[in-house]
Amino acid sequence: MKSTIKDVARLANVSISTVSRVLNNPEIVVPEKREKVLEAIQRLHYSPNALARGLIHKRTQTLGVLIPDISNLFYSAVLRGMEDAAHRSGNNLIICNTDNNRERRSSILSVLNEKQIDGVVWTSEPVDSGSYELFGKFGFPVVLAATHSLEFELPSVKIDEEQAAYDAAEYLIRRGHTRIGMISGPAADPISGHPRIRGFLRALDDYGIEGDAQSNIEYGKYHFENSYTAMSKLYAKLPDMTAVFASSDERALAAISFLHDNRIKVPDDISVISFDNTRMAGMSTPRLTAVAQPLYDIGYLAVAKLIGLINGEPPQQLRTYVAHSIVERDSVSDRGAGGF
Amino acid sequence: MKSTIKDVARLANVSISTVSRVLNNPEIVVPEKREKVLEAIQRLHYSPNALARGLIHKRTQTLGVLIPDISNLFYSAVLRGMEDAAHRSGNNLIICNTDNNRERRSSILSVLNEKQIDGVVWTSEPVDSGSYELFGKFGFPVVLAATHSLEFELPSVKIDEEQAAYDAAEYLIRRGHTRIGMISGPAADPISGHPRIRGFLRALDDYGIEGDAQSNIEYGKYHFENSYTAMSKLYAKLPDMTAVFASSDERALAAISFLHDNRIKVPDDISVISFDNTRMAGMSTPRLTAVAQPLYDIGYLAVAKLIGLINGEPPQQLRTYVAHSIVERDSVSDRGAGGF
DNA sequence: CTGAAAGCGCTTACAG
DNA sequence: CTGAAAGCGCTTACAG
Repeated sequence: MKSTIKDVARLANVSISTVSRVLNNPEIVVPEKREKVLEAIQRLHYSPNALARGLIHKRTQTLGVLIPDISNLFYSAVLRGMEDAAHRSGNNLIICNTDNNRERRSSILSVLNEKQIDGVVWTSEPVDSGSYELFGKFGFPVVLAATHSLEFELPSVKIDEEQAAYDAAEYLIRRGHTRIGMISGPAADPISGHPRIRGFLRALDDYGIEGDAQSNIEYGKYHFENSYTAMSKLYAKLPDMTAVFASSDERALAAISFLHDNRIKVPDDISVISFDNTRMAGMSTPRLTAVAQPLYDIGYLAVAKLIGLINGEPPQQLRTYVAHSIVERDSVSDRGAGGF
Repeated sequence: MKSTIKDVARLANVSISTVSRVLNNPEIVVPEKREKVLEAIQRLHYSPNALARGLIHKRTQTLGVLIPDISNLFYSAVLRGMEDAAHRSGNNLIICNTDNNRERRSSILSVLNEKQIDGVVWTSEPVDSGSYELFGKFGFPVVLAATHSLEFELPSVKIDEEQAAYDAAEYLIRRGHTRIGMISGPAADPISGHPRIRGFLRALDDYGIEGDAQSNIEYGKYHFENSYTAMSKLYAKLPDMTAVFASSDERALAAISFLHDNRIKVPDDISVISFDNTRMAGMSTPRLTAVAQPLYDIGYLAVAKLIGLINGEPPQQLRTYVAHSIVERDSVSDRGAGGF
């Protein structure tokens, strides 16, 4: 039913080699035949089978992406950048959710390998050694997006988490806040956990503000509910705080919800600075002042880098750190800057 | 470098047919040889090439999905359901953003066709006749998710938009509201536009409340900014309204932002009911009371349906309408029910 | 410039 | 039960 190169050859009265040539190297075949072939292609609605091509070229123009959960705004923003970069270079993306599950990840890698994808972008998760071994075994290039690995020599693109967290805290301090709490992800998380905690604490320290992981920080998993609880605990142990650094937009929204439910005004009573700057940050009440990660760019650059590797271009730099920034909106108030 | 079935055959001292059999039909080969083959497979890290297989079987276990913009919470929630359904049945998804662009859509369909995908799920956009022709030309099955077509005989899964909008309005009315505005998407939109407007107006009418498209509705494109403006216009022309029906979460958040910026309290002064119930709905301040679309299920069911078609199962029903519901949270207040 | 042939990595009748 | 052969739909040297 689907017509093949043979059908076209027959109809145009040429060999399949010639058909192949007008497809890949038109200028090399005489105009007369070329026309006939083109016509036959039209008539038969012929389009080449990418599987057959892939088999020969050992290239599928398809990339695999592993991502914890697409239904999350953070990841889907990164993904959008990947998609655009892929589309621009004639590639497609097979997207797989990992749910942060080790086994699922390795089974995904195997399937992607069987499908002969040209490379993989590994998003937002630390690389376990099992997966790293698979990379070697399968032999496709891998780029890390919104994560990196110090243990393995893997190209990556992300922001400098610690500095970004530092900047968030400093932003608050410069606006006169000295009692500052933090809602963090799990301390064990090598991306959104301890680097941000370290940055936060370092800022307090640099500005001579007393505070430590024990008394200034509460931990919540990623989700809203956990963070709401974390905020309530934080408020209980730091009742006189005037500002909170929430290490994700979702945590910031949870913090605001808690404060609102307890008739504490944001930012009048307590300021909140967020992290990530997903689209939600501009849609909340009040709008979130946030450390912005260039989510789209991270995704875009990661696949651009991957495609470079696939094309055998010499790698520019192994670990790329992109710039973050602070987007000022309405969730932080000025305390009458305390002399800094 | 990647080992092939030949390498395995050589190492195990059997023919490639036998290797193929232990892969696909192990019980048919004698244990002794089977073991040798299995061992060789291990040693060589062999895994079959899905392209070669696909070429023969005319099946790639890969589905294409067209979606306007993955970085949107609505779509990404639907996508998550698709992903899970695909994964469960051993399929992968190639995801392509259309940006609601006709040309991009047809170029995507062509590429997917060349890659021999087994079917396509078309998400959330009306089907133009050009695309419909392509479906026929390419000959793969298509299922529509979160959209449908009355013009073409295409399987689909979505909610009943009109009834859902009706229910939203009725919900407000039953709580004593009689001056109700609506923030709608473009009236021309066959999914999120006129069906919801019609449902809204029909409810007003059924309950004997005066109102019409002219004076009770403002239109904004999907995005936050437009809707904020729409809300300001709506408020200007309907200053005594006590409730708003926003036809998406993003519109509801925009409405709330506008109201907040103008010191109008939600829900005390004006209630807001939303539509969609994406994850944001539970994270805002106040939390959104919303008509919930079963986003995940829509995606899940759409690919389940597609896989059924691919497997040649008799189609159950062409157009599936899934149930919506109303999730009560904090953005609607009771007006002391007006006798209904 | 063009065709016949070999080959990409598999599966599947067909003999035996 | 198993191997040789044909074939899936292409591309690419190799002759001519």
